Amino acid sequence: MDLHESSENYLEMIMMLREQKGYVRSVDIAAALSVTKPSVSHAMKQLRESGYITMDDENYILLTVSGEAAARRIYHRHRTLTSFLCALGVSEDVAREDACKMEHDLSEESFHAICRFLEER
Amino acid sequence: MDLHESSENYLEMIMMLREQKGYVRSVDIAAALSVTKPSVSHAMKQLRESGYITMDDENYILLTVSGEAAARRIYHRHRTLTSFLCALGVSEDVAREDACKMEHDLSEESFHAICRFLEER
DNA sequence: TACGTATGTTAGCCATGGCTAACCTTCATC
DNA sequence: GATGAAGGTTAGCCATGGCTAACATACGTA
Repeated sequence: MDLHESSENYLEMIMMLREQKGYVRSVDIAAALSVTKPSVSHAMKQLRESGYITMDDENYILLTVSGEAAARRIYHRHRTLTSFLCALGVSEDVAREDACKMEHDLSEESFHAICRFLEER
Repeated sequence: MDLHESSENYLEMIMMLREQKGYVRSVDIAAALSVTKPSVSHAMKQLRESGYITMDDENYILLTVSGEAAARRIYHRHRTLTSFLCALGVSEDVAREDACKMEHDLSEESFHAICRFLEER
């Protein structure tokens, strides 16, 4: 039941699109992540079967309680790591890209150390 | 010709083992990385065909010039990122583990920002 | 009504990078 | 000389996560 990197990315993007547009469809995810419709379709099927999302009659994508929790965790890491890199002098765009790669692997311990650094600075 | 994460890990480990033991065989890599002999054998074949390593008559593994450069780059990143996390208060073991994941993805820009932070601190 | 566009799905392919099973070679020891 | 251990390889399987091709469905418009 543990989430792989790509699943975490999809959940995060669902949350980001919900904030931006108020709703989320597969085609929006495909555009935002630069992947094809079948890739999204397949990923959504997995997330549905694992209980992280549901899709209503009109194929709008909704996060379940566990999906919401997982998405929030990754999104929080994403924003924190972006701020952190910016604080070190990295440009916004690069900081966002690198945060997107680090957010999945970093241990709780290192992530908390980075949070502390940001607070104390 | 660009290196994937696992290839970078193998090259890095070859350099680490050379430092530790003075020589490198496939079986040592397997033990150090906790993978099976066939996995190493397959990876070494790829690295050989891509010109990053050679193997002598007795199957000792040697880095070529390009292999040496790639290994040095990743190993340098590994040590720098480990120091960096330790400087933030992360324990040695966790710092090493996390450095091992970050070392492949991080952009040059972010890596340099981290180097600057370590120097100026 | 027929057609085109937007959205989603299924089927099937590919690369990466693990794994086990089986085999080969070399070498030391009984 | 037979046996077994150590090291390496090949063949073939699996999961992850992309891709294209083809199809289904809905909906608006000529």
